[in-house]
Amino acid sequence: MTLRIYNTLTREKEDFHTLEPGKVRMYVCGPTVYDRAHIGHAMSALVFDIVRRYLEYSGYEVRFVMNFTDVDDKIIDRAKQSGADPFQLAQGYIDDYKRNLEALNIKPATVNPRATQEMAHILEMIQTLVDQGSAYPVDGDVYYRVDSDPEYGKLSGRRLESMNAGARIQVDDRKEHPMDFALWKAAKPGEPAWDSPWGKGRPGWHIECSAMNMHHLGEQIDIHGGGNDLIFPHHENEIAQTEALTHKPFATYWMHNGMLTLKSEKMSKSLGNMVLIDEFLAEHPGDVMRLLVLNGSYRSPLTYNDEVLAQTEQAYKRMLSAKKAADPNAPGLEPARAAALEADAQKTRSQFKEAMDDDFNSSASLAALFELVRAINQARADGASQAQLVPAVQVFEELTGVLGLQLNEENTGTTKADAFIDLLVALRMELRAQKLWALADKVRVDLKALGVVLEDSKTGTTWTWE
RNA sequence: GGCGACGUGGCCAAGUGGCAAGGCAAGAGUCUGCAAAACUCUCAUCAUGGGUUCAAAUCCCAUCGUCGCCUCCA
Repeated sequence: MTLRIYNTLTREKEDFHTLEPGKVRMYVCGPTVYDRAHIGHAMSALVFDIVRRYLEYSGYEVRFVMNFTDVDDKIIDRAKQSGADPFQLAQGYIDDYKRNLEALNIKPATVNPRATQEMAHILEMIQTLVDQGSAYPVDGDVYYRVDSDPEYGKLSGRRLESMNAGARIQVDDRKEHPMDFALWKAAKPGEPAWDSPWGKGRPGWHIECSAMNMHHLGEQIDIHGGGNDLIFPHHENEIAQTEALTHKPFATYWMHNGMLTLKSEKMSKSLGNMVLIDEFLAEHPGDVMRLLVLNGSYRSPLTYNDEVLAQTEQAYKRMLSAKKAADPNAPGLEPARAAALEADAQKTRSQFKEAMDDDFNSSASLAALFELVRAINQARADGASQAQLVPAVQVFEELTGVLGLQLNEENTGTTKADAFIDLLVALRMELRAQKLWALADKVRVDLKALGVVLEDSKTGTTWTWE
């Protein structure tokens, strides 16, 4: 079965074909770095990390570019307020963002270009657009001339006439058409500025992505991704600018993730209903955020609230249960039964691929994995030896790895408390041997209050940090 | 006003023409001194109203409702 991807441009799932055999050129719009990142950013980053990982698992070599917008009105405003240098401010948030991505186990991009480091490319593109009549300068600004583009609006399905009628845009008399957008903005005194043929200024928001694409990936790319709030105007404008220059289709597939919603509202900086990535990670493993994303469809809104979070925590613990070791004294399974477990694992792999090939249906792929969890736990409960579990567990780890899940037990690293906890557990064993149940239970309850969970079994007691 | 998405069990959520995945919660049971974990079993006719079809959650129409974009936004 071949991979199929839903393409915003055509509003259909299409078979995936790359421009160059075996190689994928992929660009995802990164953040404007004027503040710390919230879990809506995490969702987007996780979605495209999963796409990228699955493409790599499917045998593609992926060149993955994610930019940082590091010069923009908001950054400048923010810097003014705090008296900081805008470049240092942006750098600080870029460092924060990268740290967040790493904590979420998101693979680093092949390249992280930044608007301020691409100025020559940006200016060159604008100049060409002006020269060929696709853009015009006014008072130090340069605007893209939407009327020069008969296809303008093809991504978002908008028509210039209807948008013109909408009239919720502030009309700037200097613009030929209300929807003309800035490629270059003249600088006000004291703002960061670069020299240009039209005077000192800085690039508009959309042109930097076009320039970075062209520079790092070429005239045409396979996948362009981002949040669905970027479809219009950002991606629409990227297409307009780039295709005006190349006269070729820019990205073959446009992929857009849905918004994370809190109380049925989009989480965003302007609404102020944010949960920062750092805040989330202070309370939960990164895997929980990833599972939250995997549980739904990347194109739909993602429901976020305390209840869903608690459910995902539980689902996460269930995933971990598949990796528990067999009882060392287990009698072992009949060979036929052990073979059946391996067959289940192989079946899971094919179900997993089938699901992911269908526009990255992570929810269905998780369902297949949870069925494997049950099969493994069943086999263990029925007395499988560790050697008999291993083949199935390896498939489980392979596939959860493709999704970027780490599933590390919390207590992998040893702490100074370990020896003391071990001592208490050993003492409790003696209490139990003497049937001093009340005392044994008190040890368990009190340790639980300290975050240590004891589990008794026939062969002994294991403990984990909660 | 324009464009778009969506409405599936208590909650989250797949499925887009042929007996409704999966997770959480809940109930019953196995195991266990108890607990936890694990395992077993139980738990939906798919917003509403029409229509097409041998057959619809799945296609068409209408209604109601929710959300996103149209201004910066992942």
